[in-house]
Amino acid sequence: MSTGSAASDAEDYETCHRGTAAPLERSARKMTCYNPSRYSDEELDDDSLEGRIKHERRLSKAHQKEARQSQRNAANARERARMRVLSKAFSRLKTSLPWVPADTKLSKLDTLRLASSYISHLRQLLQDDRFENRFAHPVNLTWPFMMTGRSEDSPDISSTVRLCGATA
DNA sequence: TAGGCCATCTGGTCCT
DNA sequence: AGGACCAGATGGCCTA
Repeated sequence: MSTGSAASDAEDYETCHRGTAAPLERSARKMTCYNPSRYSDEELDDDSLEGRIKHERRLSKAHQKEARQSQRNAANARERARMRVLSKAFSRLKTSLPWVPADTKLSKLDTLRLASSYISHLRQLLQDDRFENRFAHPVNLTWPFMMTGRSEDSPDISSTVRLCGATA
């Protein structure tokens, strides 16, 4: 279930669960379904209404169950999409790490650790640079994730680059 | 075969 | 109410 497309996974899941649950539901219906031919006329007068009510209650419960299940399936699909975005972000983070060959297998945890150490390294470089030439660094990093570029080419403060927030 | 990693499902919680 | 986010559980795949 872990491989293959998300859509086919969802289909696999649905067919799998229908396959196991359906026989049980069928047998349950067989046990409890309202059957008027089993009752005498007298009993029918009293029970047919009650039976019909019970039957409709069962139907509406079944519909509720179906609705819940379809909501759950939709939530699962959203969750899969969300996790795909997360994985893509990890992949992008990995490719932005220098001295890590593109074909290197890196776990998410390793990616985070390397990225963290790389950031520390860059911060150290910035600090050293600041001490050396006493000029403000042209790159100004601000929270949240905004980079304001100040260079000869684009002195305009409006040239703001958003570093994140775009879906993958 | 055990352990690590990953994708997915699921129920709970928070937010809009 | 519905969606986003989160953490735990589960099962599959891969490697030492």
